[in-house]
Amino acid sequence: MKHAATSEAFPDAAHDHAECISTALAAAEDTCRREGLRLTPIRRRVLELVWQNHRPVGAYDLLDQLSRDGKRAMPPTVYRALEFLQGAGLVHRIATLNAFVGCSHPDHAHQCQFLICSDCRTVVELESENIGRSLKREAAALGFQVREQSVELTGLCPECHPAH
Amino acid sequence: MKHAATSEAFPDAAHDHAECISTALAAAEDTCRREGLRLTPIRRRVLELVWQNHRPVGAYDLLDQLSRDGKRAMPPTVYRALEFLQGAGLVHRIATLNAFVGCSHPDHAHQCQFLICSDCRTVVELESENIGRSLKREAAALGFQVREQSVELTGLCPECHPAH
DNA sequence: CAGAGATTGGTATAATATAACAGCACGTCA
DNA sequence: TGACGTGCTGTTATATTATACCAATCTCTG
Repeated sequence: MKHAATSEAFPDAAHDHAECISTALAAAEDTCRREGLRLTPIRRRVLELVWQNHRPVGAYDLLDQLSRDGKRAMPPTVYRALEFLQGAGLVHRIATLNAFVGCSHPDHAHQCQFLICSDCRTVVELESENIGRSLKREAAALGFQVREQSVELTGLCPECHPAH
Repeated sequence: MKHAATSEAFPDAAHDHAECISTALAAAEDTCRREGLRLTPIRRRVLELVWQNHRPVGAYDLLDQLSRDGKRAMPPTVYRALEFLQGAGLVHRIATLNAFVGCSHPDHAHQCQFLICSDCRTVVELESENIGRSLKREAAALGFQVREQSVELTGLCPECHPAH
């Protein structure tokens, strides 16, 4: 049994992958149309693969998966696609894992924080204004002007920790 | 002219390097003696180099600097030393830079946050209980139990931003 | 259609990190 | 004393992640 609070943030293992992939892709199409960005076939495919994995996935894993489509892909292909997707706010890079995840809130610009389960590797994207503000405030107190934040919390998700 | 608040956190370019290195090394000796850890010559030397740079420094830069001592060092040598130093809380790894900095508060265990100037590459280590608590609280609200935090804020330090 | 700019393909290589095994130093315990 | 265990170092090799660079192609716009 799980709290109501967790059921939204941490996806059920049995949730409908196919649907969340197609939702993400549809959202991406929208975003790109709105912003005048080109979601080309490769970029779309990479985004699809990122969501298919539904956990942080390395560039070279994506590369392997891309290559299974038929034609062998090279590293720059996937890195370029990822760079575009990050720029468009459709994908985030997890620095502590050298890996990428689909953005859960692609519809608007935001600074976010990640909860990374070290057991099942699930990642949840938090979007706490509160944390963002605290960080900026503490930095500003030292005269530091924040441009980017990378906040990655590693630990155990509700499904994986002993209390469960 | 600079605020009082910044003078402690962000080291003056003209501050006495030699002293801050020797202070750090003395603190490291203490810590290791207290914890029963062995600060061997290599480990001590790597720590010294980290402090000499006094900004985040890559493992391969350290390797080059080590090699200038006479005998050519190999990657595992420096990575092992860094691993030890991290374990001992004497050095932190900056995930967004794949680089290492000396820990400013090696005398006690702590979770910390980094302010990274994208212009001059200076890094300041914040140790905000406040932020640590907020992060844990927000995570706990989703049933997530935090074990490690990586908080890295990139932006402009007081010396480098336009307002200065 | 011509030209500019964006996108892709491909080669090569850079930069970061670890696996695996051999040898040595040092303490300890029979 | 000496045999063993443990931890540290040396060394080779390789894995993993990421980018520089140039050529070819596509797409949009005027």
